[in-house]
Amino acid sequence: MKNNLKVERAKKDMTQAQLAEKIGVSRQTINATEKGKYIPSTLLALKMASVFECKVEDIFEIEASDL
Amino acid sequence: MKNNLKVERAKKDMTQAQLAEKIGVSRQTINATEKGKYIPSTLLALKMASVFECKVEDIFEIEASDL
DNA sequence: ACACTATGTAAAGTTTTCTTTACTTTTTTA
DNA sequence: TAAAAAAGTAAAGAAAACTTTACATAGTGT
Repeated sequence: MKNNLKVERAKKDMTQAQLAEKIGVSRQTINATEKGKYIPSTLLALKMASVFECKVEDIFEIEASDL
Repeated sequence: MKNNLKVERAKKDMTQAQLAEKIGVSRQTINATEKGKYIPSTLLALKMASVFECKVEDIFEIEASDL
C-alpha cells in the first residue's frame, strides 16, 4: 500500500510531530506509517484525511501486491 | 467509529462469507468489524470500498468518542 | 562551527487485529 | 416444518499495530 503523507503534510506545512499530536498518536507511528513500515488503522486514516481535508483514498492507495 | 457494512453488503446482495472471500480475510473478521468489535486496517477498508464502489468515508465514520 | 529542529531507526513491551476451530442462534427456502 | 444457509459468538494463539525510551542522522539558521 502506497501513501503520500509526506506530500499532504507539506501542503499543510506540518511536521510529523505536529500531525501525531493532532491525531493522538506517537511521532514514531506517523514516521513508520509514512515510511510504509506498517498499515495504520482505519480510524487513523480517517483522522489523517480529516486533518488534510481530503479522502482516505487521496492518502492511501492499494497496490497490485496487496491483492 | 460507526460503519454501515451491513447496508453496503445488502446493496450488493453479498453475505459476510462472500465479502470475506473477496477481500481475503476470514468471515469472523467481517462479522466482528461489522459488529464494531474492532477497527480494521486501512488496507481492509480500502478493499471494502473497492468492492462496494464507494469511498472509505461512505463505510466508516468517525464518532465524537473517537476524538 | 554550533545549536536547534525535524526525521529516521531500533528494541522491548503492550494492545489490538486477525486466524482457526467450533458451536449456537437466527433467517431463508424448499 | 425441516433442512440449509447465514449470522453471531467465543476462546486460544499468531501477527501486526502502537507506545515508550533512546539515540543517530540530516537539514536549517545564526
